[in-house]
This record gives sequence, structure tokens and C-alpha cells, in this order.
Amino acid sequence: MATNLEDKKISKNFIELIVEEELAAGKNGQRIHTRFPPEPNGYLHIGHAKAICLDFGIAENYQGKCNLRFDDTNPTKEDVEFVDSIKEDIHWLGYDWEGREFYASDYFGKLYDFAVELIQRDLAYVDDQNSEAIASQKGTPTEAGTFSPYRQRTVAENLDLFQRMNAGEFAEGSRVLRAKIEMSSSNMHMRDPIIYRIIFTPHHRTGTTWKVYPMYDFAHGQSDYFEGITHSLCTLEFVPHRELYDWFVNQLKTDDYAPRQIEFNRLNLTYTVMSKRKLLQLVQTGVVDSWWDPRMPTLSGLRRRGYTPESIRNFVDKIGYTKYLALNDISLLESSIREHLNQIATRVMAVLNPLKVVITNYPEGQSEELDTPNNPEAPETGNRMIPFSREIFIEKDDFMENPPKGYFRLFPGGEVRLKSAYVISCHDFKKNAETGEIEEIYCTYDPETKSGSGGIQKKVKGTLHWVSAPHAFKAEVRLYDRLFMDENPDGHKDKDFTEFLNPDSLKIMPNCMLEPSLKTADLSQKFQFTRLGYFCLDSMYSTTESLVFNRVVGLKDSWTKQQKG
RNA sequence: UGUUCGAUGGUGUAAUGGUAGCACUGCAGAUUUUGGUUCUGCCUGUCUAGGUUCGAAUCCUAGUCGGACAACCA
Repeated sequence: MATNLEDKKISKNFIELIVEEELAAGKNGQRIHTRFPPEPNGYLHIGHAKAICLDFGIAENYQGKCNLRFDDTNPTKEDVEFVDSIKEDIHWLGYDWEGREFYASDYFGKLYDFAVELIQRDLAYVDDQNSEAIASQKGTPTEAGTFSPYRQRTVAENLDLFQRMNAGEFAEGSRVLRAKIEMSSSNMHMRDPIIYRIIFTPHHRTGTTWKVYPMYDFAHGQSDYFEGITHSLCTLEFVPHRELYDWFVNQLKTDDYAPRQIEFNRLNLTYTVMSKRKLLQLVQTGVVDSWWDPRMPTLSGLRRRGYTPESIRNFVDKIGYTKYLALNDISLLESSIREHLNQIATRVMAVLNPLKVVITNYPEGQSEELDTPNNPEAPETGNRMIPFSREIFIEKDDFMENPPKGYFRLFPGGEVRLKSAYVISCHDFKKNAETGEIEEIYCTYDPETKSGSGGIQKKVKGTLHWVSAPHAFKAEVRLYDRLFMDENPDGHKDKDFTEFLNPDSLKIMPNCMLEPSLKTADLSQKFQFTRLGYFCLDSMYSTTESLVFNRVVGLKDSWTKQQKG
């Protein structure tokens, strides 16, 4: 059968192979239906993007459907705030659920009825013990559990009690409903799992209608079943839940159809943490400014940082789906965004650490407009004019009084080309006698070397970026580095992940000088600051009066690497 | 001393019994008005031991190592 996959890539992941086998066998009438089931208790991160791409991607590639279903079975943790951000992030990534927006809470009635049915079939009972007592009877992975003293209650008594639990007659934690399965199962999840608990916190959608709420295991598979899901894709830690998932579905099903749970490896990235709890901790302790801080691996953070949805989808496609617990190198993510931004970013000039250069043979008060390409990788984007004058700024790093071997930039007696302008040579400089700091440098330019003029093709080693001092405007630029200094910050048993926080993950550069065209920059644009990296406007701190730019990622820099080397 | 899932270069991922390939990283070199891009080359791999087979990364057995599992979380 023809799939959209075939013209995209050659190799398929193990889930696609399963799907194709089932399709070939005619399972479920060759229907493919997945779901993305976030819990609305936090912001989506790039690990969720991996799941989203799989869930929606499988549907897309096999002419199927993918539902969005909020797994909102725990009102004490969930909130509408997160529902909206989750929907926004999925759309931003480029996926759509075509109106099939569901909630586990949509099924509270059906789930309650199913629980009642299980009680009637003597497959569920009300347990009056507290959580400690229940836990102690659970046994351990190597020892069987023991029966609850309430396991043999009559159907009538269970029915009455469960109804009264939901009526609010009993305190939170005083009673639970348990499935009656097998206390000696080698799978802990099968040892009479709790399926309903009493919660009085109002639910974000159903308010105070319910006093009992289903547990994940009692809601997820059944919700899949109600929605006609064929493939319920989740992460590896749910492998032991599958037996229970199937058990409930088998009690529920009336024909051949049953959803199938398949587990894949979650995303781990070097130099970052991915758990919602830890990300929340970073927000609450003020390490970052919000869930959408540009250093966060959240989709909102990556978006603010300047990552494109294309680059994230591309990255996810490259790391693949397996059952191996992998730790993916962050450099692969960085290469994905560089690859995309290299194609689409407008090349502009910005100087982060300005050093004034006076071109002593350029007439005072004169200026001119020079032609420069917007993006050499995309010639169709055309050219624009940039102003040039007697005084310009270059990067402090681009001048050295005593340069080391292999330094291609400016030094006394040396010459360089100014990008899209002229070749200049340095004949003098001013140095602060006390601090030793270079304050100003003096150069002459060669009018014959104007870029694109067809004049003298002088060969110089280096080309520098620059801005015209009287035309440039000041802006703030924020440079980001990885949040953690350890490759696997939460992979140490004896050390807390916060011990590895990088104190230099944010560097604010308040006095950058930018070329005038950047004054009208907007949030939709991506830039390459020539020779520096990729940048975009910051959506939180930028105002029309004072612009703030974020560095998405630096350019590859073999010079710095060589120096440190 | 349980159950269960897994193991292919530094990292991630292909090869579905028939030439171990790709991407990232790293290292060289070429090109370049970005020390970017692009191009070329190089480095490095089937956890171990048996077995099945003409042939094993792939199948079988045992071992080693790693993960998950004892929330009224999802």
C-alpha cells in the first residue's frame, strides 16, 4: 500500500513496521487512529514533541486520524492554563487534530458505569484501608501481595459504598475502589490496582459533579477504546501497565476491535533536564524567568529562543524511535536549527562588543550606501543598502595589538576587508594607559576595493562585520548557553541536578550596535548576525523603543575552538 | 534473590538470515568578501561465550551490563 512515508525516507521505525504489518493483515478494517494524550499540568517540552510527531505523524502517513485528548483525571494537579498552551504548541509544531479535542473527563460518566459493572461482576471492591495499609499488602516485586480484608464484600455492599463515595459521604483518602484481579501476579500493577479515589478539589471542566475520579490506568485504555483508537503510543515506563491496559479493554470490548498500546523510548537530551517537576522547580526558584525562558527545553522556550518548528520536527525525525534508553546529543538539535536558519535567515550586521574605528582618509561628514545580499543561500531574497561612513564599529575581538599566529583579523599594520565595503588597513590605535584597553583604532581605506565595484581584487585573509557609527542604533542582545554544565545533570544518584547549573547560561550584552534595518525587525523574522550566529527578537523583553535580541545558536566557530584547543 | 524491556563507532539510528550504512560530533584538506555555508577525505562499531546455518548484528541458549516495576501521579 502506498504511504506518504515512502517518498520521505527509506528506513522505518519499529512502530511503523508494526502498523504496516497490521494494515497488511487487514486489522481494524485497515483503520489507523492514534491520539496525543497530554496531562494539562504543565507546559509541553521537546520530549512531548517527539510523541506528537509520532502520534500525528503515523496518522498522517497512513491516512489515519489523530485525536487530541487531555488526560485530566486528577483535578488537584490540572488546570485550564495548560490546556491553551498545549494546543498552541501543537499547532505551532504544525499539527492539527481537526476538531477532535477530547478530555478523559468527557468519559467520567461512562467510566463510572463501567466501574459499577465491574462491581456487579464481582471484579471490583471498595477498600476502606488507608494508602499505607494497601501499600503494605501489595508485596514487593519479589514477594506476592496479600488480600485486603475488604476483598470479599458483597456486590450490594460495594455498590452502595461506591455510590456513597461519589456522593461525598466519605472523606478523601478514606476509601478507594479496587479492581479484583490477582494479588500474587508478578506484575505489581495487577495486584488489585486502585481504580477510583475520592477527591473534593473541583475539576477544571466538570466542577464538583464528581467526588470520585478514575486513576490513569482505569481511564486511559478505556478512553482509547471509546474513541476507537487503534494504536496507543506511549513511553517505555508504561510497559508494565500494558497488561492492565489490556485487562480492562478485554472486560469492555464486545468484538474484535481493541486498541493496542506500543511503547517507545522517551527523549533525553544532554545538558538538560526533561521532567516537568524539575522544569517547574527551575521556574519556581527563579533560575529561569518562566516556563518559556529561552533556555528551557519547553516548546514555548524553544520558540522564544528562535527555534523553528521545522527544525524541531527535523531533529525528532533524525533521533528516531526505538526501545533503547538513549541520551541524545544536544549538538544534533543545534545542527538542525543551524541547517534551517542557514536557509532562511537574513544576514545582517551587528556588533556585540563595539570598538570604534576611524577611517582617517574618508571625508568627514560623508556617507554612502552599499549593496549587500540579504541571504547568499537564497538569492531570490535580493539585496539591500547599508550605510557606510568615516566612523564605524567593529567587534573588540576583531582587533589585537599583538596577534597570535593564524589571526586573520585586524592588527597594527594589517589589513582586512569590511564585509560588503572596503579593504582597510590599520596604522594606529589608542590605548588606555591605565587599563590597557584598546579604545579606538585608526585605519585608512582603499576606495578602489569597494565590494562589487569590479575594482582592485585585493586578497586579504579576513573579512569583518561592522556597522556605521552614526547610523547604528543601540540594542540589547542576550547570549544563551546550556543551562547545565554536566552532560546528564539528573543522572547522578548522589548529586542534585541543581548542583550542575551553569552560572553563565545567560549573558546580557546591553550596548550592542546594530545596523539600521534591524529597527523594523519583527517577531516573525530570523536573522544571522554576520559571523556571530542566528538571532531573533525576544518576545518578552523587546519593546518598540528598545529592542532585545536572543541568540538562537552561534555559528560554528573553528577559530575559537582552535584557540582553546 | 522476582518480573520485564533493552544492548551496533564518541552520540543517535539503519541493515528485517546474504557487502555493517546514514546523521551528528571530532580531525584533515579544498572553496569562500561570514574562521559560516558548500565539497572531499579520515578516525572509530555489532556486549561476551556457545549453538543453528553454506552464511548470523539479525535466530536459539547461557552469561554480562543497563533501564523499568512496590504513587489514592500520569
